Amino acid sequence: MGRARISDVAAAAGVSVTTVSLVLNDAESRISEQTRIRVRAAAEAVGYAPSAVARGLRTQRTRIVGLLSDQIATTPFAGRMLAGAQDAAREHDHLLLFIDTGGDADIEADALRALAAQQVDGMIYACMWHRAVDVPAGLPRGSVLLDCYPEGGGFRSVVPDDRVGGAAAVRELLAAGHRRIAYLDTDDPEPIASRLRHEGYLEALAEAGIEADPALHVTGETSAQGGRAATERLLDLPEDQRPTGIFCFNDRMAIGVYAAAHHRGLEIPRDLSVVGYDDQQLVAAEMDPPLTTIALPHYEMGRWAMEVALGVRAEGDEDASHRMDCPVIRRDSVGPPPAHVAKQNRRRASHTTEGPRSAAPDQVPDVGVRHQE
Amino acid sequence: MGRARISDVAAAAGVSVTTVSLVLNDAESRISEQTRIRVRAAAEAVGYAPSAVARGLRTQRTRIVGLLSDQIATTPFAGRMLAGAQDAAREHDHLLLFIDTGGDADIEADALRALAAQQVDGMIYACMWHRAVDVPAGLPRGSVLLDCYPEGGGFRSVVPDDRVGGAAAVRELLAAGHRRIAYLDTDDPEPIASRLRHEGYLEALAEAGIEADPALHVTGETSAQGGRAATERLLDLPEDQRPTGIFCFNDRMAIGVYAAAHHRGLEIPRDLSVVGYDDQQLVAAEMDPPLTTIALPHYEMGRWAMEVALGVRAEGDEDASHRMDCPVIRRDSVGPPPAHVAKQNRRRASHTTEGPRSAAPDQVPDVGVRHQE
DNA sequence: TTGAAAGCGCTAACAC
DNA sequence: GTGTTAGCGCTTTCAA
Repeated sequence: MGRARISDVAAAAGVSVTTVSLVLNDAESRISEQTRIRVRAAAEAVGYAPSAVARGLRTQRTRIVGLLSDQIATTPFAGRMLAGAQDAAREHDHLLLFIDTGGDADIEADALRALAAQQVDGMIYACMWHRAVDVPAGLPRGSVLLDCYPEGGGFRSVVPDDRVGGAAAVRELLAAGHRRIAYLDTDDPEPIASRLRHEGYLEALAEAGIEADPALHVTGETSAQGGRAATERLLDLPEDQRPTGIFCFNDRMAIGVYAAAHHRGLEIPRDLSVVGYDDQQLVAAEMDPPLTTIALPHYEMGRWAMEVALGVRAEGDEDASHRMDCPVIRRDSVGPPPAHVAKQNRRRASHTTEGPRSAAPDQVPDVGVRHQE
Repeated sequence: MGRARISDVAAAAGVSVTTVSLVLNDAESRISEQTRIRVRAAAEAVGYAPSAVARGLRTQRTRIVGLLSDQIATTPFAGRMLAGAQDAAREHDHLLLFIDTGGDADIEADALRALAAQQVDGMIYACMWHRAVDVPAGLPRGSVLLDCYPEGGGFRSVVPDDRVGGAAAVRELLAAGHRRIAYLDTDDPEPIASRLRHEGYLEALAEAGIEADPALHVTGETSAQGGRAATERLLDLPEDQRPTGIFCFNDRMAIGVYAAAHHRGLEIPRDLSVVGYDDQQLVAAEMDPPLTTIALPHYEMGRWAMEVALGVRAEGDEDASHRMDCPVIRRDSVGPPPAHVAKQNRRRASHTTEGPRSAAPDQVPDVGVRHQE
């Protein structure tokens, strides 16, 4: 039957296309109610749906925003960013044109051209993980960066507040009474997140009046294996220098901490407390015991980026990164330090002896068996 | 400065817009080489990029395909589908309009309308996991279904070949010498995948002349906990009925198998072999030992769907689902059954002291430490 | 309160 | 070989 055009509706309603347009766009109220009803009925009858293409050409606004990503699509976190951006777009009647460039500069340039050709109303440049980027030439001004920030400034951007997140992780351990807290860091020099979380770690320690022990800052490959190896080194330390709590760069490394601990017959959190980072779905909650960790606000960052791109969220400062909270997800991998350690530390720690673990208001119901013993 | 239009290029080159259009679209070769060069230079000079909107209106082809998904974006597998679809689209100069409906029927209907209004050249309807769907009214004919198939037929679709995948998993165990093989199934009745993998399991056993023991088909919640609980039941079986190999509905449940095994002091794969399903990224490879599993061909399915939607892959039959191979990912969780079991099925004996690993041709270099002990 | 008509930027049939 | 021109389907100014 072919698409119905506005002229078909006009003919069916016995009015002009102007009237149809006015009615259907709810513009000016100058059209009589009677006519409006007739027009709407006609539109319904002929199954009319306005062509976004024609409208886009006429108005020079497409109600489409482009989302460019460097292999965002292949990480388990990407989905949440996309979902956040997508939801915000939908709420404001916009569509999302998604292009993953796989990090290839040529593809990226082509994608930028294609998006410009589509006359998108806005553009989001997203990264897989928090980092500084050299914004590609051709990224229209007014674009917003997601999970990365522009090396030279000039664009609005949103990133997780890794420093505060790192501090929160460490405070979680401090609150449980730990004094000797290690930071199990990635050995990859690139992630800005690594540096920021470390800053947070130092900050939280300082706040608690604890001097950071360089021996407790260890690094390893960003994987379970890497986490395990680094943990071995930590556990090889003389007993009085050994950490009672470990803050890990991410959940994968925390998996390695669990492994190393079990290997030595240590139980979590009885003998060792651990806090991860990322709240990796289908992983952190399934560990045994479920891992206390810091969540990356991917969904919220996606929303933020879209809202700013759409202009529905005022964000005056073009040059500052918006830092977004990383919430603590309390599960069961943090408890008080072992009693003998607490004593040995001359009871400087002021933890309660009351509960087996720190206050965990939003703790998930726990059947007590998880994937490790 | 505003966008350059085709007339600007024409003026700059001193030719008509027709000529510009012809040259830039590489249409007919009737334009002289000299003119072509002049036009291209002019286009370059004024920074001309044709408006896809205007072109779309004129040609009634947008070179955009819509991808509608039910919360595809929030699973760790979704990214690979998206990446496959996206890559195929890019290779054929198409863009991808992505909408995640979160499974909400109203949003879905709106999305369908929006995509139609955009005059997309094709549409893909994607699911998070392999299932049968009631295709929403309004899904244009010619659309293709991804990771699901239409309840009533009428659309092309691509799904993983879970039956063959299940059989492959079991054959992996059979090849290592196992005879008593359990299927650790999900207790969720919906997934068609569960049924198909079970069929594959039965098929592989039959092929090997083994009669399936109903006691070895156990179910549990689709999680590490569920896998662990179900495994306990399996290990509680009298020794001569106990499985030496377990095929799991998915990797998460396999995590539970590891946990239950360790709880009883069993070592994988020395005392128990296990095969998972999904090849969940950042999980399967990080287990200790790394998990042998069956991969879901998400990327390939995404590509296939896009290629069919674009018509670059002929797929005559509108009513048959295309089943796509699920490759075996060999890692280290499969070995021969314990010697005493192989020799004699009813012998209470201590484990072999050596515990040789199975031949694992493409085994990853293994430092021997993973996240469990 | 309604309608006529001028484009938005492009492609392509047709004319030269 | 190259140019003129008529739309694609819509919004919106201006006139009635």
